Amino acid sequence: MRKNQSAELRKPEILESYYQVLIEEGLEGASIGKIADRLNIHPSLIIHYFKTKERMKLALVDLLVEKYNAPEFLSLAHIEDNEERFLALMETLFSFEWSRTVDPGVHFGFYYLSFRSETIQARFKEMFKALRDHLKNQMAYFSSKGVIKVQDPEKAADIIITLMEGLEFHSQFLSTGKPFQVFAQAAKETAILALKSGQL
Amino acid sequence: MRKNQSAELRKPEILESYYQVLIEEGLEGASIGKIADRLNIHPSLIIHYFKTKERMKLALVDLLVEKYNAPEFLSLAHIEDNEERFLALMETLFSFEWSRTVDPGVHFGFYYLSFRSETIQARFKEMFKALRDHLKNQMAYFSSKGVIKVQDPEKAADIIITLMEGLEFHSQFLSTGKPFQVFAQAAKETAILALKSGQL
DNA sequence: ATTTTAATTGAATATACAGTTAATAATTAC
DNA sequence: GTAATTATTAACTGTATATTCAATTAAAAT
Repeated sequence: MRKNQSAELRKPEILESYYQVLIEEGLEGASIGKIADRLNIHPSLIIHYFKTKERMKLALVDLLVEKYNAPEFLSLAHIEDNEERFLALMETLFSFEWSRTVDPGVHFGFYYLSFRSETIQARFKEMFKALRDHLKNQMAYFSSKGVIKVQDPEKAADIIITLMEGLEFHSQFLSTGKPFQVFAQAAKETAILALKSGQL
Repeated sequence: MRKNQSAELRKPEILESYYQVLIEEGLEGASIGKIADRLNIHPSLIIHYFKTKERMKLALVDLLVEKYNAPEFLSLAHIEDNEERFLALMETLFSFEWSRTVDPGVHFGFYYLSFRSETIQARFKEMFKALRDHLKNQMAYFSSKGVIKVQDPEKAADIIITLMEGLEFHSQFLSTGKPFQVFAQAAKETAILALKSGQL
């Protein structure tokens, strides 16, 4: 009836509701109806804004990718000492906060969808590429300063991300009550070891 | 009409069909109807055997877990030299064949479901526990023989699995056309480095 | 003040889906 | 050879789903 919100407000509102329903009910449970209920709006309104559910899904992926890619976490320029800054970077990459930028269940769900949706897969590949490129540069720099020893900065970046994502996996399937940090520490140390070993 | 198959034959047949449909159409697309079509049987027959779709899902998880846990891959007892056997084990764990025991898309799908199904999560936790325990024993042994140097065999096993699963992830989101083996090699070498470093 | 645009709802549609119940035919057990 | 069992289908139900279309109301533009 009323017209009290604008598209620029409604669309993110809907995506946020979608995200919340996804956390609670998963991909199977996240129907347009439920997303609408949570906002006390009519389901048609969601279609009005996004045309199809598929497009809304992509919009949410984009939003989450953006969230993940915004590296406010990674601005460590204030730390002058190279060794210290390197360690701070590693600390951040294997931190709980970083790993929970986006709900892991939701992230995992979209990763899963990427197996059958080229569009979604492309989004995530881009996202990881951005992270990889950033780490690649950092590793090249730290190596040039003698903090670490790598010949192939890309491979080094890949190993870091592999350990990061493996850690995510570990916390879902191998954790035995111990806090996240315990094993995160081991993963981080392995990364540092590899970076300093000269093997990469 | 006819009664030409027995339960012991039909049930695995149905699960195999479910698995194939999952590969092609994903969790959302794997309806009882499609699974039945592929076998030219009536959908009701599937319900007759499994009562509910949920139970059929669990039965498939069990089957895949079994498949993954059957370690015919890991029987390396014929290799006498410890160092050689250790390297062969590492080679196997990071091999393409091992990583494709079960279709990665399907595996990922069930991993995803485990975020909202305690039953499924329990199955996978058990599965990884079995692998971890096996690796733990192996690492303790190899360490006692001086092939590697670890004080905490469990942590060592965890790092191996973390790198293995991270590799899976890498091949889905970070690979750039290069064959699986290229980066698998780097992951494997990192694992060996960590195991021999004395850090774990 | 009037027209145009956009937010919002209501009702309706078509479809796909899991599951039920009853019937039929073949196999097994006795 | 008859009875019990079980594999199989047929017909059906109920529900949840995304999406459409038309109507209404408020705001923006003129």
